[in-house]
Amino acid sequence: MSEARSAPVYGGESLLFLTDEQLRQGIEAMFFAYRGFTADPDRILAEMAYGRAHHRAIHFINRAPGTTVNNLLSILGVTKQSLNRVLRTLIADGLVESRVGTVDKRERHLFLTDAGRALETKLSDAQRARMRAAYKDAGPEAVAGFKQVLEAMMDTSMRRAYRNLKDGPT
Amino acid sequence: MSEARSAPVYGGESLLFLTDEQLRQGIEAMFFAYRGFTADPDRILAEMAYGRAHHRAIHFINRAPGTTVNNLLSILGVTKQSLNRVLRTLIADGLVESRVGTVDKRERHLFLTDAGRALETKLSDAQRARMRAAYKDAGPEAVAGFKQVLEAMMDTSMRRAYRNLKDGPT
DNA sequence: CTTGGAATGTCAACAAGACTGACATAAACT
DNA sequence: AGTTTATGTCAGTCTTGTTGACATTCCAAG
Repeated sequence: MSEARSAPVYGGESLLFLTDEQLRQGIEAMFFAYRGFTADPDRILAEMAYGRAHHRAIHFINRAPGTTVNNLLSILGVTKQSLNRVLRTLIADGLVESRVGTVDKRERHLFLTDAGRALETKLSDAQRARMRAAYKDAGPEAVAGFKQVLEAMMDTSMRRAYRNLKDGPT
Repeated sequence: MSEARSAPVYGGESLLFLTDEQLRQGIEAMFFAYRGFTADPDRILAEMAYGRAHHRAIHFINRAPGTTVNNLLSILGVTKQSLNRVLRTLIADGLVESRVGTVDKRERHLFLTDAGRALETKLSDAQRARMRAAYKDAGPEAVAGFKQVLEAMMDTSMRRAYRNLKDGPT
């Protein structure tokens, strides 16, 4: 389990970056950074009785307009009942529109209204501002490494979802 | 707000990595990766009627044995009522010990019991295993960039807490 | 064509864990 | 002596996750 706990072995390159100490630093960095990552949108959402779940739904509906509830479900990784509650309030508040599918009437296709898009922009502007500052601070090479490690950390199914969003479905 | 949305300006180096598209990828990467990051401990915790909140408390008590409630509070960023509920169950279950301070008797110093340490090891072994795989996959330079960006993403107060844990309080 | 199962989505009820507010106690500081 | 600090507790609310039950629609096997 903890082969890296003992003295690291030197081969072609140093394995010092795999020590438990280095791993623990990464774990704590993820914890603290995620707090910062969500802080700005959270502040905006709190003013309007919404939560992080609403933000996530809005984000991914904006990314893939017309997506179905089921599709969104697999991306967000929550139960359909949980998502449904969030969607219900967003629809009631006129931020999201739900259209019955034309080919399969069981499906609902989701779209942001103008108001929904406005909120999305407000939230993602705040989140991007922090991200941009962090990117700028760290530089392009660090950013490349950042994404590489994050991608390696994902579950396989999530990595697929991530790449689909990134490159578009093949 | 979105100066990077228009065509990037080339100076000494490319600013392509600051486009909104690149930022959005980073945002989504954080989202999906954090899910993976917590997935393994979450599975273990679910078996024993504990949650992520218990994990966080156990982690930081292990990192800084003898820490006070107030100290833990500022690291975790939750209210004392919320933390107290978690600590109460951990103490009742014999995973955490709370000792009245010797110099300042108002303070409670928190320690893991043997059972607490055992659970901590189990949880962090699971989390480290995934982290190690990701590190190995991405390589040492990517890991350096990963940490750099995460650190830049933190709130100032959290960055201080993170560095204190990393290097020890100066 | 009908019927039964699968897929999709909705409603209701409950639990965890966050929050605020109010209050109690003990110890330390001024 | 009076104020501040550290901690704990009770009560109530909110978000967001869960499971269970159910309605609608589609599709395919009989």
